[in-house]
Amino acid sequence: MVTPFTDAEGVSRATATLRKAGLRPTRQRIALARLLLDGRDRHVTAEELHDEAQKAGTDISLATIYNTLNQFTESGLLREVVVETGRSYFDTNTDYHHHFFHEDTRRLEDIPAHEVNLAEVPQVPPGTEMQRIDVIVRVARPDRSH
Amino acid sequence: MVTPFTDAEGVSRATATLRKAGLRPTRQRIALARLLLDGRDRHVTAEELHDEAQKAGTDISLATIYNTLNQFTESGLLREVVVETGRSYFDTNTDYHHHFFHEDTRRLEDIPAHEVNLAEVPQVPPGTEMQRIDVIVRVARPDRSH
DNA sequence: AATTAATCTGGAACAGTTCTAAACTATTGA
DNA sequence: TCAATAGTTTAGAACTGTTCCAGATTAATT
Repeated sequence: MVTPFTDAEGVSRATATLRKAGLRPTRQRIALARLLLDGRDRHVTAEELHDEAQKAGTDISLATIYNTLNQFTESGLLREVVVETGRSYFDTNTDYHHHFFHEDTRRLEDIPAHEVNLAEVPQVPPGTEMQRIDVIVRVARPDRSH
Repeated sequence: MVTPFTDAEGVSRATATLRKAGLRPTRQRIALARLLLDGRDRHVTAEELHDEAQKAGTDISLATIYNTLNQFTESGLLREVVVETGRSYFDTNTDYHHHFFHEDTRRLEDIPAHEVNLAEVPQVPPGTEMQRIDVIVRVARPDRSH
């Protein structure tokens, strides 16, 4: 599935991305960058990414998965989304956008940018500045238990 | 500070509230209802409430604090707000409204209802129904580190 | 008052995440 | 090309917030 050509290309692209972000391109970071930063919009947890790396044949410790997700987030390659306590989601789409959260399946889904508009953005409390706005629309399969 | 009169009144009001919610009015639940459900809009964590109960002279185990917060939430007396992984906040205001989250102090603050308007609510994914919408405006003291 | 069912409790267990200190590796520059 | 060094990775321990458990307690019912 991965041809030598795309392989080499993937590696050098990942390497360039990491360098640009000020991160030393190590074997582990390259592998994770290639899994995550390939243009697809995804939402992963640390555990999921760990499994995925495993299946892709790359042994990376869970500690490194966490370190890397945090570093990628700090350098703006990923964005963290908080929807549940006790579990972090990382979003490969760093543009301004919002989310559906499927409460029954615990999946995140992007809301197309134009589908949410805040008519008025509130004035922030004195002495503070806005960091960002998160809109989470919680959805679930209809409850048929009545 | 707590007069016998308001005391008795507080207890009977809490008892009524609990009965209405289908919860047996125990010593612990009455104490917590009186602390939380007095009309003030507050955002508490389990630990904070535990300390507060302690200071009010009521010994309640942490397990019971958690049980009670969850039961109050299930029966609609409280609402849970998720803003950080690894820590749950409970909001005594169960009306539809949104929040500022002060990232530096980790405090929640209500946004006056009329200050946020969603111009368009997105169409939910097929097969799902909306549970609720959360808008979190993350704010912080301006960063003067440059 | 006795019975029963719900509740409370301390402590163990648990999940997700971060920390630690030793081993390893990319980079630098002689 | 190779050593020096600074950054990175790792397994496992530690940590945090929360839930679970089984026995003791308490509210409701008779």
